[in-house]
Parts: sequence; C-alpha cells; structure tokens
Amino acid sequence: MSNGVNARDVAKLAGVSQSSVSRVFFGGASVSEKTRQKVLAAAEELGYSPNEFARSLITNKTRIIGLVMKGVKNPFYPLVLKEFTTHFKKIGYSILFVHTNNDEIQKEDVVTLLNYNVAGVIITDATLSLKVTEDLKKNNIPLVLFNRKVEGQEFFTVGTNNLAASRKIAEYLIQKGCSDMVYISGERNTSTSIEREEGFSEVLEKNQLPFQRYDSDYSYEGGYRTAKTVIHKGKIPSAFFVANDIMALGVLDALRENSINVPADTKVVGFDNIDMAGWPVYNLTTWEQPISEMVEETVKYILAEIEEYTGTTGNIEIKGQLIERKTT
Amino acid sequence: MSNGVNARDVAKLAGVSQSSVSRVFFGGASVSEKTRQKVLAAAEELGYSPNEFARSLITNKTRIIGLVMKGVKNPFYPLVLKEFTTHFKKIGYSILFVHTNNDEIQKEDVVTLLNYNVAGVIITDATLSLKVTEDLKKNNIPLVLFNRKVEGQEFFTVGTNNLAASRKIAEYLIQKGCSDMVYISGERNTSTSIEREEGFSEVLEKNQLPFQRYDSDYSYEGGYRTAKTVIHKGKIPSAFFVANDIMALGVLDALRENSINVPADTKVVGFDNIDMAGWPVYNLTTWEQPISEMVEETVKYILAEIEEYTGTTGNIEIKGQLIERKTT
DNA sequence: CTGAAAGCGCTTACAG
DNA sequence: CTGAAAGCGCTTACAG
Repeated sequence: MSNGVNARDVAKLAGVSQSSVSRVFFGGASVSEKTRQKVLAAAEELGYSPNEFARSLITNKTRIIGLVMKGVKNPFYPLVLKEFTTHFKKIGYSILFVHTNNDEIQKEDVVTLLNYNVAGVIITDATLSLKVTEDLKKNNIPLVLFNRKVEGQEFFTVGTNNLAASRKIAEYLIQKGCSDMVYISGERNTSTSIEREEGFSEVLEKNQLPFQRYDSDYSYEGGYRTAKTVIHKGKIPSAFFVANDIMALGVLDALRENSINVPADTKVVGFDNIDMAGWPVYNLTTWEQPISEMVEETVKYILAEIEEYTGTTGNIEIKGQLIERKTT
Repeated sequence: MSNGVNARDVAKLAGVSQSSVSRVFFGGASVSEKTRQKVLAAAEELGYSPNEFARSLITNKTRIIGLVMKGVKNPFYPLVLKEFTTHFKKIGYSILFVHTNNDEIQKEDVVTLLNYNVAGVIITDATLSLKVTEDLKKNNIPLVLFNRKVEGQEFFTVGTNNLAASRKIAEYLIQKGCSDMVYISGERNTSTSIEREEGFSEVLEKNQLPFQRYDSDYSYEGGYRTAKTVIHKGKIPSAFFVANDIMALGVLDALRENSINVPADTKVVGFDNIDMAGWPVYNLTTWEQPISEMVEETVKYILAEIEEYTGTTGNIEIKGQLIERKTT
C-alpha cells in the first residue's frame, strides 16, 4: 500500500479491470480514451500512484541510479550530484546516494546497490575493486566512472581531456615566462593526477624546462600544507600547477600568508573551475571542467545501456577551457 | 531477479524450503543452527542477497530515507548530506536524494517519495507546502524539518537554538565595543533568518543600540553584493552580523576590496562554522552548528517513528557555540 | 481494446 | 523448527 490505495481500488471506482488501470499508468499500452479518462479520474479522486516496488518486481527494472561519491568537501562534487539529480529527474529517474567514507567503495555499498537492483551506477571519486565491477557486470548494470579512469581495466568513463588540458596549461605558463615550476598532485593513484602531470611534464620536457612534483591529496588543507613545504625550502618556483582548485586555494592562502605576491612573484593555475575560483580574494586561473556536458554524456550512455545492455567501454573526454583570471 | 538468483534457488541448493531461506535472511525468526548454516553456505555460493523490492512489497516498509535539499553551493548542506548518509548506512538505511531547483519542494518530488514508499523524509533548506505535509502524514511517513521551522504549522524540527545563539552574538559584539551594527539576513521567509534577527535585535534594543537590517539570500554573491550596498552608503557600521557563513565570506571579500580593515574598522560574525570559515584568508568568527548532534537527533526521531508512528511534533534545539577567530 | 489469470521474489500466519 | 500456501501490488502474455 504505497499510497494506501492500489490499482484494484481505482479499478473498482472506475468500473474497469485492474489490468486497465495498469495499462493507463504504464506507458505504451493500448487503452481507449474513454477508459483512460475514467481511470485517471478515479485515480485522481483516490490519490493513486503506482507502487514502484511492485512494478520493479515485475519488470525487473528500476528507475533508480546509484551515485557513489567520496568527497563532499570539494565543491566540485556536490555540483556534480546536483546536475545528475536534475538530469535524471527529468526522465523519471531517482538518485540513490551512496557515500563511501573509505577511498574504496565497500562491499556493503555494492550489496545495497544490487539489492535495490539499480538501473545504473555512477562512480565519481571513490575507487573501486575488480570485484565490484564484476558484480555489476554480472547483473548487466551499466557503470560509468565519472572524472576518473582505472588502469588496466576497461570501463566506460567520462571526463575532461586531462592530457590536452595540462599541455595547454604548460604552454600557457611557458608563454608567460615561467621556467622552474611545481606540480602539486592529488592522491597519486588517481588518473586525474597522473594524466595532468603527464601532459604538463611532456611539454616542459620538450622545452627542456625542469619541474618538481609534490604529492598532496586534493584537499584545501593538503594544498596549503604542500605549499608551505615548498615555501620553506626557500626557493619560490615561477609557477604552481595545482591538480585541482580546492588545493590551489590552499596554495594561494599559504603564499599570501608568506607575503608572496601572486602573480608577481609566482603564478598559480588550478583545475575544475569551482565557484570559489572566481571569488575576488582568489581570482584563480584554472581549467574549466564542463560539468553539465560531462553529465549529459553520462546520462546518454546509461540510458542507452538500460535500453539495451552492451557493456560497451570507452573514454569520453570533454575538452573544457582555460579560464584566465588574476593568478597568472 | 535482483541478483540473478532468488530464494528458491538457494533453497534448492541448501535442501530446505524457500521459507527457511527467508527466515535466515529476515531477522527475528527461529531457525535451527544447522539450517542456517546450510542456507548461508548456499547463499554464499550463489551470491544471493534478498530483493529489497519484494521484501518491501510484503512488509510495506522500506529502508529508504528521502532527503530533500535545495542548495548545494553552501558547503553546510553537502556536509549534512554526508552525515545523514553515514549515519543511516550504519543501520541499514539508504538515502534517496531529492534535489529541488525551486525553493519549494515540487509535487513530483513528493510523488517520487511516495512511490518509493520511503520510511522517512528529511527536508533541509527547501520550503514545503501544506499539501506535501498532508500527503506524508496520510501515509504515516515521519517527517523532519532540518535546520528549519515553519510558521503556524506543527512539525518535528531539529536545529540550532537560533535565539540563544544570536543573543549571545549580540552581547559579544556589544562587549567588543560595537554600537551601530548591521544584520544581513538570508531569504526573509526562512525561520533561521527571522530567529537570528530576533535574538540579535532583542539584545540591541535592550541596550538601546540601533541596528539596520539588509535582506540578502544566503549565498556568497548575495553577501558580497549586500556588503557593497552598505559600503556605498558611506558609513561603515561597527559590526556585521551575517545570517550564515557563506554570505559572511562574501561580506569579508567586499570589505577587503574596499580596503576596510577587519577587525580594526569593522567586525564580522557569521553562522554555521563551515570549513571555509577557518581558512586563513577568512578566519571568520562564527557560531558553530553542531551538525553531527543535529543529525543524531533526527535519526533517533525517525527511527522511533518508523518503529511506531505517532506523528509527534516538537522542536529540538541544539545549543552550538561561538567560535572566536580574527574577524572580531 | 479489455478482462481473467499467472507470476515477479519475497514474508508470514497456519499447521504440523 | 519447518514446509506449503496465501498474498503484497503490480505487468503482461493470452483469449476474446
């Protein structure tokens, strides 16, 4: 009794069979206009809406998408969540939000996803084990890695073209006259950190320019701490390329505290283009990740796989663009 | 076939009846240890886990909590989402995330919640109509307003004691020697804005001190814009009490841009104690909302109501505390 | 186009 | 403690 009233009640009031009620509410069946009207009127009167669970039990399909997320402190991800929720709502899907405290998505989380027989899964910044993937695949549940790749395995991923972006950033900084630069990475095992370093270092090497990598953790505090480490070494590099914005804000704050002028004494470039990058205290030059386009591609793939499961893999890479502000 | 394999398959392999399988997985039934072991082994082998939908259909209960949220740009709310997800996961509940673009929770959102027959609903910063409440009540679905009250109607709400907090803030600022102050509110129709003004103005009036209210919208941009308006009037007040942190950061940035020194020329106090309030560029004095305690109270209430629905109303108010930093 | 009936995967009285 | 059976609220062949 999802709503206290079921299809039989509506049928009785409308003077039709329960099957007809079902046909009216489940798309694609042939019902006469007269029947439809009677049913709709009765349903309205009783406040009926079909029980999703009974429906799912029969169709073996749900209209629930599992969204797995780790970090909510990086504003990039709440925005991603919002975009997905909005997009999926338009087409009648709801979001089951799964938060992993640990880096890796836990077995219990996957069990939840399977118990609810989700129509699709999106994993953002949580890492995942082979086991998880297999469980989903075994059940023909489409999976998208959002803003992440996994080495060695084949997945469907959607992200920004990190290589192209970081090359452009390197060229841009070189053109600005920077020579000795620092790259601050996020967690070392993330594809985003790796790729952003790769494109960056590639161009620097080609130009025979040195650079140094410092490993951090994609958090504000991490960026702040890492920048302090660099500063305390005494020699300020001519530029910092920081693997995401939230760390870059930490870097800017550390520089400010040490009275190091940006962009006069050193330059800073971030990645993501979160709202805060545009705030006047920061005015961070950064690479915009076009969330809404990335979300659209993800939704498109999942819908197609729901329609007909193929298990297609591949990497969709959106370009994005450099947002020039005042830290360069 | 949530998992490809159902209870009958397990029963066959274990050499018991399907009822016994069900008894093992559904708590509280009496099963012999021998049967339990056989079933568990078979289930393990087949990778069985019970279909939540079939279960819900029978029990007329779900382990899904609907969480309704509007703003994700204020970091306070993503944190709330995270806390709820973590807490509920521990007791086997999942979060259906509902995002309302509009201020008011939409009818379609409620229909979704009802279709999924959620065990409880938490509404954070979205407003709600009488209709919504009735629909939930009619279905005995417990509802908590989190960090919000609604005038005239009786609900169960959990929040911070805004009156006590804002009184303390007023006293604190007076003690710091402030006399002419400005209060920047969020949306005027929110209980938080109203209560925070009430406590604040009450103390000021008692001390025969004037104050001026400016209406804003609980966003960074709103705080920034409103502070500019105040500044352009020419006379800088001796303190700003800003109804939430994210606006207060906007205020601080506007002041900085106009070379107005904080805390020398004017003081600023926020509300929430979001992470960013502690960042070195801001160092905002603020009132801490103890999210985790608030979440605990909410969970406790919802669980009790799931156990036995009473529709109890009331307001739980957590104290919180002043976090003194460098803007005062 | 429409109704009667089977069945999705479970839980839960009911006997034994 | 355990099995057979009914039933939760739906969808969907199957006849007509």
